[in-house]
Amino acid sequence: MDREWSDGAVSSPTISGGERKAVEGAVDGVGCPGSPPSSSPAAQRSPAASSPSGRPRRSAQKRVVTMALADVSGPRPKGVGEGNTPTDSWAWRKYGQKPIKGSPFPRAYYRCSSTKGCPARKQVERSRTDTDKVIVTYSFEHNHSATVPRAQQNRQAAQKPKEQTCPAPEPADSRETHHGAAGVATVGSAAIEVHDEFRWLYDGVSVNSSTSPSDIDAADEMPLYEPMLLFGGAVIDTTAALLLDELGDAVVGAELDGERLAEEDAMFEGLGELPECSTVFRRHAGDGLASGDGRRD
DNA sequence: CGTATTTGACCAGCGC
DNA sequence: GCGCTGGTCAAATACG
Repeated sequence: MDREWSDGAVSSPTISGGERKAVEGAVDGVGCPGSPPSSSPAAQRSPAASSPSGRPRRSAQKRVVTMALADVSGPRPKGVGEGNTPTDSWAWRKYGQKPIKGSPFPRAYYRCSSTKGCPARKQVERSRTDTDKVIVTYSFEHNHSATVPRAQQNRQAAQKPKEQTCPAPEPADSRETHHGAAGVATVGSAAIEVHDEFRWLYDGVSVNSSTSPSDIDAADEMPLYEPMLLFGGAVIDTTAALLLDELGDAVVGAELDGERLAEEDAMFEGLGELPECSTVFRRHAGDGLASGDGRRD
């Protein structure tokens, strides 16, 4: 559990020692979708699982991005529940969701459905410390161009008209490309995709995507996001977080209405107490807060 | 009818 | 060596 973050290194301003084993194989190779951790005995049942990396599990390279929930906020398309379909340049398919020990919020797992075999994956989790923020962990790079999914994007748009209409067609990976990952992706901003996936985080929140998208769109030009988008894997340090916080805060105040807040509030109440340790992202520091058995159900 | 999402179970990795 | 948690897969259900 915490190991995740330990690896993700959201906390560590510098990936350096943050990623430990997870980064071991990722470190600067952050963008090496094709080079998964060699450690994959992967005796999984389906060969399909071996696609990304046989089974990267905790030893996969990850890039953690912290974003303001507001930025990622998006109207819920259908009432299927927490279903969310990230709509960035790539199509993301949710393949799982699990409650994380120590965190009141569940973590959603997404895979790139733009193209078959795309190892790109990402995890979306709401920050325990800052409920206004969401943590997106990207694993592996897309092995295809963002253009492909665009077609699918249309599909999604058609299916979920309510969706935010982020005009900004840039996938976060575009930055990832910087890592030299697959060297494919071209456009994209984590922010964009993010805000779709967080629908489940909001769960029942109606927000005007106007603001978020705008910010996100602007984010593209905003050096403000650059750090986190460029992040190599954990550079989303406090600085970025702070900026996001402010930004997100502003946005939140603008679009978040009482309903949403109330909902979130209720959610927290229902969940009980949150470890509330601002150290959550401080990897090791969070050791204690992990004690809570917030796991499964 | 097709696709996406949701939920549960299983497997593997890591820590103690 | 055992236990715990995270991650992924598979099946079922819902919606478009």
